[in-house]
Amino acid sequence: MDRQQLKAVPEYVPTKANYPPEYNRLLNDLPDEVKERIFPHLEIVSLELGDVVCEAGSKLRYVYFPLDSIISLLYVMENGASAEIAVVGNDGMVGVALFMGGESTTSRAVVQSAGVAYRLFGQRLKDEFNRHGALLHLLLRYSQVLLTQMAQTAVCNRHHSIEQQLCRWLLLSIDRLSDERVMMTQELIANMLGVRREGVTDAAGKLQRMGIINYSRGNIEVVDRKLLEQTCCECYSVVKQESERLMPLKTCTKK
Amino acid sequence: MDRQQLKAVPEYVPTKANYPPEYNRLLNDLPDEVKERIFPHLEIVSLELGDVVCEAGSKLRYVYFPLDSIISLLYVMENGASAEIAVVGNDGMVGVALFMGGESTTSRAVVQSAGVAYRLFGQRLKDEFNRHGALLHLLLRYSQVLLTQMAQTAVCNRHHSIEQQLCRWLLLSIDRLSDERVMMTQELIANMLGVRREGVTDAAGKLQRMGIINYSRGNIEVVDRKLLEQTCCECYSVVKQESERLMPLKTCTKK
DNA sequence: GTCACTATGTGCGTTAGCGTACATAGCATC
DNA sequence: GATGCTATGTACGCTAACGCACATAGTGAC
Repeated sequence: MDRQQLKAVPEYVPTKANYPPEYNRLLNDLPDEVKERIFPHLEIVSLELGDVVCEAGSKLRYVYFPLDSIISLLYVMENGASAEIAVVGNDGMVGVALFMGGESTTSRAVVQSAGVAYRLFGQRLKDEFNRHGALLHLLLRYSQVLLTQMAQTAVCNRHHSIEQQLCRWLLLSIDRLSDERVMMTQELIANMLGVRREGVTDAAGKLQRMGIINYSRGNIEVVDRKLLEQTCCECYSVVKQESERLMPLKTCTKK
Repeated sequence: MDRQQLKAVPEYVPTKANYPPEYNRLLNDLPDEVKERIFPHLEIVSLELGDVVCEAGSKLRYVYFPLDSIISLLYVMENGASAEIAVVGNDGMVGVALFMGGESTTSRAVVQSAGVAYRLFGQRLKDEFNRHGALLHLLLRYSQVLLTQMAQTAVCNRHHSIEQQLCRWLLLSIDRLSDERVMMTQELIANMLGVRREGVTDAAGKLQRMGIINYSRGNIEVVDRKLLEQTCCECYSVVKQESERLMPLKTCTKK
């Protein structure tokens, strides 16, 4: 797609020092012993908007742990139409199919928001998983979060308006970003939601008039998050609560 | 719901003799050693249409392995509207949340087609799972099948017509039944699909005029399966192929 | 056979979202 | 400051599905 537009200046190279792996929830929640085995093999990568981290049906070489990047799991139909199935940010991991045994998925993993992620060679993850320790249990719980998110996406697609779904999408996004600003054109949002671009324009216009967001040319800022949540369907909070139940914040987690 | 209508004569009590556990794919695929540990604790149960095997949010006591019954995973919204998330027949199990660590799900498990199933006390399953042997790998693969099915449901809900979705639903059902006959009113199908009953009437009428199905008062017979598959969207075959990839039939499986 | 009930058929008007086409407006380049 | 590109706005007809209201037709109970 249009991935080059953001490549821009190679500002500065992210390092484990300024982007500690623990900024990812899963990596953070691992016991020290596991961290010691895994962290040396983590490779930091800069993901650009539109990068395809893994193509549908192709074998996963790496698993990805986003930090400030967001990766969408997208299903692309035979006729080219698409729909977002789930979103992965610093709360999760791309590549659960690896330890589930499938090695690949029917969905594509696309970078929805540029940023930094750690990646780990697939076999390393499997090795650690096969120790049947903390990582296994953590990833299983995360899998259930993913399952819940997908289920709710199905429900939302069935019953809710574009406006409500846009609200959900915005909330999912800003939850995974450091600020309230989403860099994304309406065209791309439409691709994610699997609707027309004009539909997104309408819905976004309405949210803007309601004073919930401000946007201009691919830059959406949420100005009234509370109102955004009220305008959203229940799907957002259902998934959020279930996620918190399944993966409660560690008490002394680093902010 | 209207579960009593089928209770009828308690014909004859199903036994492990006339309903061998191996008729369930997952149970069948276990190595003998595991079977020996698990099978003695399997309890055969007759499930009636509408039985709620597990309520959303409540702790799973048992996991269920359907034989000729079908169980739907259904999400029920705050306003009462619902949508089917996935279907489980003799190809699977209800209760993956148990070993994933969540103990409960946001969706309800409802019997969509009356029949026999085996159930296993949750702790027994967890104990065997925690041996980290064949069962673990089998269930993980099955979880990915479930994940795929949910993802495809989301896509289908977004992009396909009621008619196409009805086709998918019928195919999913007869694949899990011994004959080509589905006992289900249009009203209940509408609940599963999350659409109006009239919408199902329209679609079913069209399929009938096309010579694909015959139906009368809660009894749908598929007479031209090939045409049904052609009329269906890609969603059915995508999931089917992926299931077969993830869980290939054992070579010497009993028919 | 009558009755009551449930399942299905049908016919409105309404709406959300689609497909298409085109108009504007912001932004970068030269 | 003209040009060209991309993002957004808007309008129009169309269709699928909705909500509602009611008509018909099987089916079992008596």
